[in-house]
Amino acid sequence: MQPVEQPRRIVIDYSQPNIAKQMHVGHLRSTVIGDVFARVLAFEGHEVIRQNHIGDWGTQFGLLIRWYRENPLPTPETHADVVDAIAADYKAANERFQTDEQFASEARLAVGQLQSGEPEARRLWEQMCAVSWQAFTEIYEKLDVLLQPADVCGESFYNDRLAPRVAELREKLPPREADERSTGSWAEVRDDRGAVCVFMYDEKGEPRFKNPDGEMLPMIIQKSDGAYLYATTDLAAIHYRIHELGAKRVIYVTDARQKLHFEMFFAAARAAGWIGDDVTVEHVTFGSVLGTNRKPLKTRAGTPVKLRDLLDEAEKRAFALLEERGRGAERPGDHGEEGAEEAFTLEEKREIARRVGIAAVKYADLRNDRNSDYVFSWDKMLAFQGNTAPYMMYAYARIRSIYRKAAERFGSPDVYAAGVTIALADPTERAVALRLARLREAIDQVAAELTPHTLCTYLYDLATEFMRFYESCPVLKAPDEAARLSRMRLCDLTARTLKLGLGLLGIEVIERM
RNA sequence: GCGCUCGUAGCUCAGGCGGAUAGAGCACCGGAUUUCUAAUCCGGCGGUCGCAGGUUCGAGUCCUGCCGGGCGCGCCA
Repeated sequence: MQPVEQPRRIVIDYSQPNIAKQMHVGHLRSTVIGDVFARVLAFEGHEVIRQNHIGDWGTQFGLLIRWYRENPLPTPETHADVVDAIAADYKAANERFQTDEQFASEARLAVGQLQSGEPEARRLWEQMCAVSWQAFTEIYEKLDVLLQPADVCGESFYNDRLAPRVAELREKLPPREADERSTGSWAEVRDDRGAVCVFMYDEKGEPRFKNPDGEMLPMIIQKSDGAYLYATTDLAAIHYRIHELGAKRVIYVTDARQKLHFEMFFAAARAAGWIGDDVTVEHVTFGSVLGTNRKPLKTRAGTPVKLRDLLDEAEKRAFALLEERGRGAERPGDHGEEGAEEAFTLEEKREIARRVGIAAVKYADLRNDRNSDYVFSWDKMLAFQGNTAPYMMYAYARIRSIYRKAAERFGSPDVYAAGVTIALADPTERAVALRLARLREAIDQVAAELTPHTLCTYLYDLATEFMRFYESCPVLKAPDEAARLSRMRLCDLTARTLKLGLGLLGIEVIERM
């Protein structure tokens, strides 16, 4: 496939876990969806820069640093789940913060020490980051996403870029007199109730954002105590990405609840002239993962579901399904002289379960319009019918099975002859061929509209149409050699399309299942 | 209150920048296996596309209003 004619440098901000906190299903969506964009846009020939904007900065670290000055920092040797241990310590530290005035003031002091680079504070912070990052890495590897340590560019990175940006905004967006307020939408920076605020107006000169009382809602970029907020960090980040990384397209993958925040800081950045005419910025939103009770997914205890536990269970359930089916396949009647394939070894079964389980979770997250909430259901995502990962992986595995048998029977190392003319005699053959021809269209749509589910739909349609073809047109026992070669070619193209398409969704196919 | 988002078959969802009889999966009923993996396939059942107006030759799709659900709205992220 040809790369796009005009490659752009594209920054994709996704995943964004928080140091000292567990990754949960909320991070799953951002990670899985953002990864698709990274793969699809890179495939189309763009220069993709992944940015993992991790939460590694802020007042909560003051608490933890103060705490670990007199308590041991959890390590992998002492705790099975280090992140859990730190989170528990945070809770304890927070309780003490509420009751112990001296502890509280020392915690506040520690925030400043961290920012100014005091060695001890810095060391404790780095250790917390290191163990948290290790936990994230394990999940990324399990999930098979592209994110690497080098993609991390968290909140702390922007620490010394915050003050300059606030100063720049003050300079570029000075308060206006009443008679200067006529032309177009505009913004101004001024202090309000002790905080530094950006006030934004629309084309009619009306406040662009309002609070519940109908009053103007500014965006606070520096608190009355002088501290900065996430709005400030996001402003610094967008400036960095456009002006230092040279991004022409910036894509943020976060949940839909942050939409107002994004509208505000995009508007402010635009007013300041930071987003040029040749640059597009997009906030890619997504809905929540719900439990069967239609409320955001939680454990029975009411805590968020840990991503690690969720992925472990996916593998476990996939393995159980494989075992279930494995018993059926070992029926005495299933022997067969040449056709029957060997049973799976335990190791193979584990590998299949791993891939199917993870694929099922990822695919379930991608298959629906990303803006809608979806109900998390093991039964549905692991089902072999319908728009699921196992169904499509099975379609692929069936084709590969044909390939192996063909190689066996016809003794050719390459049974897919490239130059073969494809004859579309049967309606099912025609349907498959027509669908194959629309691959580029499907990929382009994801690149343009950032909708992974449209690629899912395409692949599901292809798999469905292939299954029909498979049922009604014998390949190895085709009426003549020309038909056989034609059908082999159709199989090959379908397999390669499924592998490519699923690969762009971050899903690995398997040869047998 | 304002804003965003959603409302399509009993359930879960596609389709939505206008185009012909609105499509899948599940569930339910009935079929297909001496033949390439039945983890599959085929058939049947099932929808006034939330409601009401409007634009149009033509509206599930665009506009307005209303109803219902979810989310958000100054010093958290």
